[in-house]
Amino acid sequence: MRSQHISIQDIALRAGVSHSTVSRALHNSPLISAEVRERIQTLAREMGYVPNAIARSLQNQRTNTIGLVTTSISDPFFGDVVKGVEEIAGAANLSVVLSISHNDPTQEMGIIETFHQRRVDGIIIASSRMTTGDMKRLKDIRIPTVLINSQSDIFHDWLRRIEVDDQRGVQLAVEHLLALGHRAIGYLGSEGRPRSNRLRLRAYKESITQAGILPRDDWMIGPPDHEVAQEDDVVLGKTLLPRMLATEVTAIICYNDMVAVGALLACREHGIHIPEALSIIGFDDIAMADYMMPPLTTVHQPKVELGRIATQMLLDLLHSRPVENQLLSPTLKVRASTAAYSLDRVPDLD
Amino acid sequence: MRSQHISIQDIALRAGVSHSTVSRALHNSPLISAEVRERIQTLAREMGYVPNAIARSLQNQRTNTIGLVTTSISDPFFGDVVKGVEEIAGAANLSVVLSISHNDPTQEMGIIETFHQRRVDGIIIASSRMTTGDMKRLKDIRIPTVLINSQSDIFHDWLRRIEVDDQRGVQLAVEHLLALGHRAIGYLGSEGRPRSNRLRLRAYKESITQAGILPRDDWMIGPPDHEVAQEDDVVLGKTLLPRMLATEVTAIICYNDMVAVGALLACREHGIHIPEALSIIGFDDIAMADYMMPPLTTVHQPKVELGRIATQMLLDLLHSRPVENQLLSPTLKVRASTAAYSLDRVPDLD
DNA sequence: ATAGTTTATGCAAACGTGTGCATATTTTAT
DNA sequence: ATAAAATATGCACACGTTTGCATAAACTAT
Repeated sequence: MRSQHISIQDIALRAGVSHSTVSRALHNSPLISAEVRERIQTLAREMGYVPNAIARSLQNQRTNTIGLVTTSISDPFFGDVVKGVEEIAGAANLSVVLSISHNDPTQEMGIIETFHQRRVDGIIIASSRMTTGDMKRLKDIRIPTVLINSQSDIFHDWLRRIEVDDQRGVQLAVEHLLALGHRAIGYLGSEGRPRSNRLRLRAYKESITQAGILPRDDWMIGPPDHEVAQEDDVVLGKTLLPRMLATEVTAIICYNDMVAVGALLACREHGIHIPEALSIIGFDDIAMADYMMPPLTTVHQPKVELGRIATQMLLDLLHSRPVENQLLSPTLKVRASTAAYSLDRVPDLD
Repeated sequence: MRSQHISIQDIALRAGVSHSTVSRALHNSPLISAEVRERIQTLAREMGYVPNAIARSLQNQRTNTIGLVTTSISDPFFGDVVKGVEEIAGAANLSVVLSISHNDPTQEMGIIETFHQRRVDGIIIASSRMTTGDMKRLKDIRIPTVLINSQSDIFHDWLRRIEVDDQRGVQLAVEHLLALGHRAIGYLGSEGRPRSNRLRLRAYKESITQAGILPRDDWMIGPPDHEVAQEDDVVLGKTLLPRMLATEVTAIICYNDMVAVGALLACREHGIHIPEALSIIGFDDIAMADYMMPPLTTVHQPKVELGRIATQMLLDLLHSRPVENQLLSPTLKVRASTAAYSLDRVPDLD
């Protein structure tokens, strides 16, 4: 019976009315008599009518769709962000179309163009790496957009941002280590997200300096100069740790948990006991951090919340309510990868 | 200048031609003279024309969109699957709309209905828990669909499936443990994915029996009877491990890596050394498995590949090419959470 | 009874594209 | 020079909705 798709026109024919009447009846319009409305609604059900969202979108100039751009989906950080987005979007009856930029600005922009063609109602971009030119283009496109932890330093009044306070996070980490008695503290950076890395590095230097310590240059280690797009922060941490060991740091702040995990693995290989011989502190507080041995002390980012609020901001934009940029505060999650500094901390190689 | 959206009609007006001509010119139709085509294309560029995918979809009866249903997105397993889907879909110029079912059949069906309204070209469902009734509905809907690791036992010729061979995976695990000298082997199950859990449990029993060992009832432990939708496999493993310890098993096969991680954490708390006192083996081979202490021996599922092939199957369906169901073979990844059985394995509680 | 009001329905345009068919123009062949 | 063929363009409909406006029918008030 149900050959293919039933349209309101088909229903109209069978009901002996015009398709306008069917449309109104299905929308419970008060213009339609109760009797006719009832008849049409049951008829629609019987015929297996399913409204065509595409046709609706064309007419209403709204797709009830938001675009979500992410640099990666295997990264657990973004998994949580996506979860928060999906949660709020779903509750608002918005579909989420997801695309991965692989941390490449060109791909990112390509995705935006696709979203534009699809006429999504709004866009959320996580860890955007757009250039100034891209920004201009995005402005022309005129789609409400929210940036999560944007990696661009340029602020625009027509672009909403939500981010976690990188500076505050590192401050918390440094304070924690200082309180434990550490004086030689290193920073192990990444490059995939240049802005937050830069902010964290700067906060690191400032906090250390403020404590009366002069941060040595070799305490700050970034990825190798050859601009290799390191796929995996874990291998980065693992690779870079030996260089860190060459300095005399007693504690390391890592750009994020994945880097910290890599560092931890390297320590395991080198027989360095954490936290007795070296304190390690991460950033993000991904689920894995709690499962590591030892469990990772880390700066907690409210990841799901980040996605939720970003989506709520977008919803507000769509309803043209006033929206403020947000700066979320991280918190310190003390676990077991940090410990008090002690003098007899010669790594015991077993 | 660029007030809002430019349509081919607007271009037509400015070019002094009909919109049909514009449409054809933009599609490089041979019907249009080279001269006019060139003129219109540059004009379109100048005016900032962006084709309206919605209008196109309505006309072409194709949305170039596929729907992807997942039970969870924070679970790293699905992160990888999504990655594979996104990769192939993106390459084929298909957008992916992602929705989360939270492992709830009702929500899953709701998502399908939304996809139907949106007229997606195809659907991929991971770990589907559809009932027979849902299946009938899905059949009526007539959208090409591929199931990844479906949790339903019902096969249909109009539904394509791709799954990893659960039985083979468990066989590999059991053989490995037997070769290490273990005779008392336990199975720690989950319930979120009932079918694969059942298949794995059955394969466990068969493999053990075939080795001349009678699997004791208390070697097989599942989640508590009260039908609680356990959110987190890790806490499940952590909670259930003590019951396992009460039996005399020397090795445990876990439903998946998350459960194994939970078990590992519990062992840590109870001072049980892995693998000396107890061998633990997981399933999935998520990235985390390699970072654990000790690194987890596990049955590797080709997760990204699962997503890739599923999407390729869907593409083939969309081009009405013949498509066969797929059964992928898992492999064993031996790491350090399993070791030979030795008699002096009294757990040393430090 | 008539004018005015309310109620229920249909008409037609619009959203932006794609395309079969008719037609106007140019080119080729005789 | 004329007919036939090839080339380039426009018309009009289709895809499936929503909605302003016109209108027909029924009801109310004097």
